[in-house]
Amino acid sequence: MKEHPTPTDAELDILSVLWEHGPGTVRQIHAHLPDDPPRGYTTILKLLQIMSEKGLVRRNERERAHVYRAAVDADSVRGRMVKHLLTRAFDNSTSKLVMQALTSRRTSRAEIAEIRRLLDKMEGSSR
Amino acid sequence: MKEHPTPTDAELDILSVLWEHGPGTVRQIHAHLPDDPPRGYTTILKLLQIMSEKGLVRRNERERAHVYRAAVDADSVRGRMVKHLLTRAFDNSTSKLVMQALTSRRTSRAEIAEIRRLLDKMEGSSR
DNA sequence: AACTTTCTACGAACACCTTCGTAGATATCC
DNA sequence: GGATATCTACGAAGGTGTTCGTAGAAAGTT
Repeated sequence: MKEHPTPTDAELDILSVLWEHGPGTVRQIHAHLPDDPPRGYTTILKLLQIMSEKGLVRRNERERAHVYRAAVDADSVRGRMVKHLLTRAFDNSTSKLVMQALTSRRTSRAEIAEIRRLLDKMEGSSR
Repeated sequence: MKEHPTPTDAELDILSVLWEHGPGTVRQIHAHLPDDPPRGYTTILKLLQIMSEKGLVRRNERERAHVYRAAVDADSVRGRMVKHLLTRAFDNSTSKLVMQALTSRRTSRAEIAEIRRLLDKMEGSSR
């Protein structure tokens, strides 16, 4: 699970379903997608075919209704997306991005504490 | 500086120049853009025209060579991009995003300290 | 067996982004 | 003044992403 392109918007929607619900047929995946925006069955089929070629999903053709599963894990994709944003808009400064994230939306005390723990761990290990 | 679409990749390149160097003509902006990828003069002109329509930049037509300036500020755009990433890939969890950002790329001690200060300030004010 | 449903494959349409060539206006230079 | 340079406007092309209709194969129904 390493070399793969960054998924597009529609592709990410599908991956999210696979990450949450595990492998499934086109019909199952289509059913789990949000109703908004409405998307036809064949739209999802087509997307999955494309994603297969890109290596974002793999499929098992044993059954008539092929079963698709994610070929990339969520963290890897999220990491890529963060890195992309970092280079495109934050001059590769992690702290700038973190600041922006923390200030742009209310963060609960629990979340703050969680982040603090991570910072402690990072400083501890790099010491 | 509020309602505006998220800039595309090429548009963000141009905005970055405007944010860093201030207003300028097409020629000046074109000169400040990175050489890679190479982009023709009229490409930038066209982009600026489109960005004008979208409200991302404003232009002064006093001189023959129109002068463009950013109509959106960097923080606002960055905030939007972060929010977009947050909703698309992080289930609106700021802490998840922050974790991902902190672990996906080495963060210097100075940056960590800076983030810590921000956390202190946030907790202090929300207390 | 005929009909209906469910599936894949494929092509085409549409929208958006990016690129640049060309045309025509305006300024500058010799 | 005529050639050259610089500017804007515009159209069109090429790429990518997304959508869905249609066709044809396979399974299920009566």
